[in-house]
This record gives sequence, structure tokens and C-alpha cells, in this order.
Amino acid sequence: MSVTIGEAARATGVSAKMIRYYEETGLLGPAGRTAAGYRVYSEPDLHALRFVRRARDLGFSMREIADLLALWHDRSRASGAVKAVALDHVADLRRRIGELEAMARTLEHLAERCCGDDRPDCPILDDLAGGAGPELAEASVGE
Amino acid sequence: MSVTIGEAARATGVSAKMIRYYEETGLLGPAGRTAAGYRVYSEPDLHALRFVRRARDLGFSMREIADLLALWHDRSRASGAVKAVALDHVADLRRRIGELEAMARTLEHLAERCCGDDRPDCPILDDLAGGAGPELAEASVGE
DNA sequence: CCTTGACCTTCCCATGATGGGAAGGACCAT
DNA sequence: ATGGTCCTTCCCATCATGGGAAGGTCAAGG
Repeated sequence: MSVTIGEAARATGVSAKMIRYYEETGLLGPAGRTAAGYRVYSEPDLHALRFVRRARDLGFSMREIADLLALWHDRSRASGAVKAVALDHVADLRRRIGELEAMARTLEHLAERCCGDDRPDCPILDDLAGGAGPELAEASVGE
Repeated sequence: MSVTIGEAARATGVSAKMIRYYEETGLLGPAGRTAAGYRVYSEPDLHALRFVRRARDLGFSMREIADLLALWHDRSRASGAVKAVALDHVADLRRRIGELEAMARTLEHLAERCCGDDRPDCPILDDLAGGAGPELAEASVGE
């Protein structure tokens, strides 16, 4: 019925280190203990660990996961509240994607113009050194 | 000709904190000092700081920036070496973009199916709780 | 000359999520 | 009883950045 932290880790894909950390920071309540002080996990505990694991896979921060766990445990929650958390997170993901995309595009443009052979001339370094630089990134984004 | 760290920070967009950190970690050589121990920066120093700033804006890690600085200072570098660093970084950016994109798509699919009103039923929480979950993310990526 | 305010110095601490590893106790099978 | 595998707590590192304290410096103005 109850398993040790190592078994819980294997069963949920959350490392023992992280399980202790989640407990320490209050994301999860304190685990049960054996007489010898070993942590023990029952089925509902494993369920919560899998929940956290899945939320982390979706990129939620621990703060957001704490909110989601509270909503999960609140049977009278409004689904709109959950949706709001999810969509906020999506907006954050989209923003980060946009930033990375702008960087990637700028670098791809620069790399295209770099012959990439033994000669030292390099538009990439020229850009970094402040040549014509910063505007290109903006232009690339809007393109 | 020479400016203090605060002026260098304003002139390059790199915070004084970070300028000291770059020096401490060896990314940049030790700055000159006044008799009183104040750091002083000349035009070439500011140029290097702008280089670092621009590279960070493009998402390069400090390790990569160290490589780029070395290539910049090496007048007999092969542009192919610079291009390789840049394209490695682009590949890393693209990989991260793909991961975030998969998360965003999964969440958007789940949010679409969530009515988002006062009722408690919520496919988002159902998914996190392990309902039908993990496969959906994979499917979304390949879609 | 002295004060005031803006600046500089170093040093320590925090972030967020994760891993590594040491020292020591617990448990189980032989 | 012994060895191997687990558990416990505690400390440290990551990566790049910021906050802030305690104290020295400098320039301007009274």
C-alpha cells in the first residue's frame, strides 16, 4: 500500500531529490514516516506526484503548479480559473518562443552571409562587434 | 578617454554588477584601476562590453561568448569556426523552441476543450491528473 | 575645512529547479 | 554478523542576474 521514496520516484518519474524538495518548499504536504523516519507514500500521494510531474513536463512553474494543485483539490473550483492559469502559461510560452525565434532568425540571416571557410572575414563577428547590428533583429521579427 | 564602471554600464547596457562578474569569471580581462581602486574602462573595453551584450541578446551562453571573443580577437581565425558556433547555437535555440511549442500546443488543445465557466469539470485538470495525458503531447508535436 | 550626495569597492545572499555527494543510520538477505 | 542497498540530513554547484550592507572616494557647495 505504501512505498518508500525510491519506489515512489521510480513509479512517478520524479526523482527522490525533487520529491523531498517539493515537500520542503510546501508544494506537497509532509509525507508519512515510518518509525525509523523513512518517508512513506500511498496511492493518493503518488497520484499527486504524477500530477506535478505532468505539469512540469508542460513547463508550469512551481508557483503555477501550487495553484493548479489547489484547484485540483477544490471540488467546487470554477473551470474558468484553471483555464486562466493555463492560458496565462501559454501566453508566457508564446512570448518566450517569440524571443527565441527572433534570436534564431537573426543568427540564421547572419550565418547565411558568412562564407564559413578559412578566411577570417565574418559578418557574424561584424554584427556582434556592433557594425550594423541591432535593427536586423527587429526587422527579422516582423518579416 | 576612460570612464568608471557606472558610465560604462550606461554606455553599453551591461549592468555594473555584470561587468564585475564577467571580469571575475575571466570572460573579460581585469579592468584598469585608478589609484583609489576604481575600475576604469577605455574605448576598446567598451567595445568588448557591447560585443558581450549583443551576444547575450542573441542568447549565447557565457561559454559560447568566451569562444566568440577569442575568435574576434584572433585576426587569423577561420570564419567557418565562427559559423559553427553560431549554427550550434541556432540548433539549440530550435530545439528549445520545439519543446516550448509542443507544450503550448498541448495546453491550447486542452484549453479549447475546457468550457472555462463556473462549473468544476475541467479537461485540463483531468489531463494533469493522468487521465489520457502523455500521448497527446507527442501527437501534437507530429501534427 | 566639512558636509552631503552620488559613486565606487568587496562580500554575502537569493533566485528556480535540479543534481552530486558525504556522513551516518536502517533494513534485508545470506 | 556482514555486506549491499536503501534511507536520512546537510552542504555545494549550476547559470546569469539582482539586492543590499558596510565602508571608502570624490566633487560640489556652504
